Amino acid sequence: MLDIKLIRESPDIVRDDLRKRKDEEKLQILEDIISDDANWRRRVIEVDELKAQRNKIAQEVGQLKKAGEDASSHIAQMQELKAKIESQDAETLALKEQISKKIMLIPNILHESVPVGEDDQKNVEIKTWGEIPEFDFELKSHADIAENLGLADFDRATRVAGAGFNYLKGDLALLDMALVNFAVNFMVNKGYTLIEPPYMMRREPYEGVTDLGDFQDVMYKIENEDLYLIATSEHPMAAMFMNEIIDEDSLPIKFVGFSPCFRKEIGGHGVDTKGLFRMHQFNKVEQFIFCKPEDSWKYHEELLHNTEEMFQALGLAYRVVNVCTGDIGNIAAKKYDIEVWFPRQNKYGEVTSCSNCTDYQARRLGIRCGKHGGKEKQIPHTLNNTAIATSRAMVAILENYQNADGTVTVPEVLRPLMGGKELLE
RNA sequence: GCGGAGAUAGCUCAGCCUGGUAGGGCGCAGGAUUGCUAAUCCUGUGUUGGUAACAACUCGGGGGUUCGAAUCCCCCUCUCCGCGCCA
Repeated sequence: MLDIKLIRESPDIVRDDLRKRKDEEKLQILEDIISDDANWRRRVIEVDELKAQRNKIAQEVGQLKKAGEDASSHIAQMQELKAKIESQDAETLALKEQISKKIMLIPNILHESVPVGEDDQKNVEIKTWGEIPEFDFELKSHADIAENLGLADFDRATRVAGAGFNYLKGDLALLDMALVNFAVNFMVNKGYTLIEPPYMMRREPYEGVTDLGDFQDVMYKIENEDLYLIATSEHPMAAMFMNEIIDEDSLPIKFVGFSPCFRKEIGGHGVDTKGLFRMHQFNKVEQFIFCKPEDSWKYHEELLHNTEEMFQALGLAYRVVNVCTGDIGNIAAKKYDIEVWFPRQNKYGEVTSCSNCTDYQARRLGIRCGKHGGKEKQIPHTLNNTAIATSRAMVAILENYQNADGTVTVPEVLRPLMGGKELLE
């Protein structure tokens, strides 16, 4: 959520940003907010005036009664005022609610380095790492490799839970856990605190951390409960300090969260629908930072660097893209995706996503920071980046490390975490 | 699930019985005074609107009673303690 004061005092900053996004609809919403807000402020002044009168009369009644005098004319006046206040108050409140709803729809202000473009085709490659592997045999898809080795059972999972779920078996389940342990150990060694968050959240904190459209398209709702399954551990980590003031001496707070992630993934189907690439449930290790506003761009690079190191250790070729205006979404001010090389699709594909949300998430959540007991408060910045989402990392490993005989070599760094196993066979 | 106790500003606690301007302490900020790692005193301390004066709002949330509700009544949420159940 943007600061209403920014919209009030510097509407052109917001307008220019929405023009960069080429978002006519949101531009119109912005103009509505500006006029609604002016309107609201006018009405607040009026109704406050009436309330001041009411409060004054109520006090006089008290004094009259204390003195044993008649207060009936005051009381009659009061009744009249009360009715007026009630109707005007209702209007003002409705207007305020409208503004709040609309302001949630206005996206974060973009960093100046975000490239302009309509969709992910216009993301800008800023770095590549590693050699793209070459193969002298016909490549199999990761789903075929896994099924042929008896390490995944998509068909039975579909029968039991529907498409988008799977049974990982044996060594592949072991690989999944090895990836989790690898990422967790790596991040803990960097000084990040491991968090196992709740896997469900209430609506109110959830509204603070995500795009409202996600309630429709992404999140699973628990029936008859005010609870949603988390789509990523980013969400419960971000909401952890909702409505709190964080002591600025404790910043930065660096977390590494681990959880399964649950997503409806409505409409998201492409090549290789079958398999692990796009699942309703997958495991993910996630990095999260709360920091002082002036430090967030430094930590944005740190988070990216952490993930790069992990993919380098796994020996997977990747590139980093600076995500463009059409693909960045509402919350982040800037976002890097790491895309790993997927040999069978013969292209890079997204495996991690590194966002600086600046104060946008924290403002919605009512998180502030300041000196302990002090008066001056700021809104901290929040950042997140995937460490490893195991489903996509497994796709990359199965396809990049596949051998002609259908076996898969285990990346060296994972072997100690799999009892020394060198080959999936 | 049952019973009890709670939720008041960054923290902590009073006020509730008996309705009439939201208080103390700690912390923090500013100031005064004395001058030496400090003490003492004064002022301020949440949100919103307003250039400001000032005003409105705020006692977990929502209703109700009342001229007037932190206070009385009803509903809900959450926390703590005990009991029950339980991996």
